[in-house]
Amino acid sequence: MATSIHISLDHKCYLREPESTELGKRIISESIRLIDALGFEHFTFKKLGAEIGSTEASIYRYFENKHKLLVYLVSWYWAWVDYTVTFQTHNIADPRERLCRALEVLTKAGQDDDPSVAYIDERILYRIVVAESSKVYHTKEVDAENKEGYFLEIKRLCHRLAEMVLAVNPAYPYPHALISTAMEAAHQQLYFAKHLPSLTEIKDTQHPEEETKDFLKHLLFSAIDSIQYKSK
Amino acid sequence: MATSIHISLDHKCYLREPESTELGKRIISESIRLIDALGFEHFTFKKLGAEIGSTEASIYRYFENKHKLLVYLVSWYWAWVDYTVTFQTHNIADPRERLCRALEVLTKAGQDDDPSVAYIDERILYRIVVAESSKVYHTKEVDAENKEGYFLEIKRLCHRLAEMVLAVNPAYPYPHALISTAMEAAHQQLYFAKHLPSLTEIKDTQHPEEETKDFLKHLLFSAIDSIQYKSK
DNA sequence: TCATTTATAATAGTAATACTATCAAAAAAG
DNA sequence: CTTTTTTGATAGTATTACTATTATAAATGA
Repeated sequence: MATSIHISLDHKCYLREPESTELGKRIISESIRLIDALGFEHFTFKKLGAEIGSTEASIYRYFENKHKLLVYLVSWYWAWVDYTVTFQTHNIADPRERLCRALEVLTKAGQDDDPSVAYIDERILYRIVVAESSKVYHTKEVDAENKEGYFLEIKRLCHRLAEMVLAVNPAYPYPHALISTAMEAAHQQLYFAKHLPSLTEIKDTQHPEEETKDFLKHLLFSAIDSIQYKSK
Repeated sequence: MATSIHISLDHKCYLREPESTELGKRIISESIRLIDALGFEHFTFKKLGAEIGSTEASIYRYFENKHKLLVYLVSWYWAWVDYTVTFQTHNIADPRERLCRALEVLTKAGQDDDPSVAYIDERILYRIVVAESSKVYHTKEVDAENKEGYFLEIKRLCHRLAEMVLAVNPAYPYPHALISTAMEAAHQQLYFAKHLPSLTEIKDTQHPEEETKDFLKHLLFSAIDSIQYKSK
C-alpha cells in the first residue's frame, strides 16, 4: 500500500467532510490518538479541541457528537479492511487460499507499517476498533442509524467474506453468521488476551494476531468442511 | 427452577448489598426495566429514582455509579447461567450430550418462564445482557476491575464449559477461546438478527434462539471433532 | 420499652459534559 | 478586492454525575 489511496464512506455520519479541510484531518488524526489514550467514555470534544489548538464549537461543525465521530472512525476502518481484502485476494484463484488470505488481513489489520492515508495511524485506529467498535451499534439509535447507512461498510465486508465461504462450500448454511462471528472474535480474542487472559488460550506475548488467525482458520474451515460439499 | 434459589456474587461491585433491603431490590428490578427501556447511555440514577419513588442520593448509597450497577446485573446473569448449566448438566454422563445441553442453556437463557428470583425479571435482564453486556469490560478501568474480581462469574462459566469441550476431545487446543467466542456469539447473533439482519442467517421471526443454538452447536462440534481425538 | 443506631427522603450544591448561539477575524473563492 | 465560507473566541444552557447536610422514619438491641 505504498501509493496513497482514498477511502470514502457510503454514508454521512458527519456534518462537514473531515478530509476536505486541514482542521477536519486534525480532528480525525488527533481523535484517534486521544480516544486510544483516554478511552471513549473519557474522551470529549473539549479535550480534543485543547489538543489540536481549536475549540469545542469548531469540532461540532464537523460531527454532531462524539458517537458519530466513532462511527466515522470504525466505518473508515471497515472500508479500509474491505479495500485491503479485495486487493490482497483478487488474483488468488483457489477459494480456500483466498479465504485464508482474507482471514489473515482481518486478523492482521493492526500490523500495517505503511499507512495508506497520511493523517490516519492505522495501528492506533486498530486498537480503538478492538476496544470500542462494538459501541457503535450497541445503542438505542441502532435502527435509525442503520437506516442512514452507518453500517454499510461492515455489511459489505461481511457479505464479501461470506461469498468466499460459499466459494469453498456452497452448501454451508450459515456463511454470514460464521463471518460476523469471526469478525467479532478476531477483535475480542485480542482484547481478552490482553485484559481477560483466562477467557482464551491466545497469549498477549509474542504474536497474538498470528495465534488468533490460526484459531479462526481452524474454526472456520472445520465448520465449512463438516458440511458435505454440494455445488450450486 | 420452582423453588427459590440464591445467587451470590464473588465480588463487591456495590456499596450496600441490594438484596438485603426493600429499596435495594427495587433498585435492581426497576433498573432492569429502565435500562431495557432507555438503553444504558440514556439511563440515569435520577430517572431511576423518580421511577421507584426514591432519590438519586439514596441509589448512590448502593452503587457508586451506573456502570457498577451494570456490572452487578451482568455478573448476576452469568452466575445464574452458571448455576443453571451446572444444574441442567450434572446427571448427564455423555460428554457430547452434556456440552449440547450447556449450549442450549446458554442460548435459551432468555426463555425462562419461571423466574428463580422474585424481583429479577430474567427475560428482560437477558435483553440487557444481549444489548449492553460488552460495555462492562470495554472500559479503561477493565484491568483494575478485573483485579477486584468483577469478571469472576463469566470466567468461571467459561472455564466450566471449556472443560466440557475437553471432555469431548482432550486434544482440542483452544477450548477457552472457543467458548468465549460462543458465549459472545450467542448474544451477538440474536442482536444482529434483530438489528443488523444482513450480518446473519438467523431470522428474528419464530425461534432465533433455536437457530442460534443450531449454528453454535455445529460450529463447536465441527471444530472439536476436526482435531484427532487423543485422551489425556 | 426506650434509647440508639441505621437507612431513607428531601434538598441543595458543584464540576463536568454535551451541547447551541453569537460575532469578529481570517482565509478562501469568485 | 469583494463576497462567501470557515474558524476562533466567548458565553450560555440543560443535563449528568456526583457529594454533602439535615430531618425523619425504621429497625435494632439492652
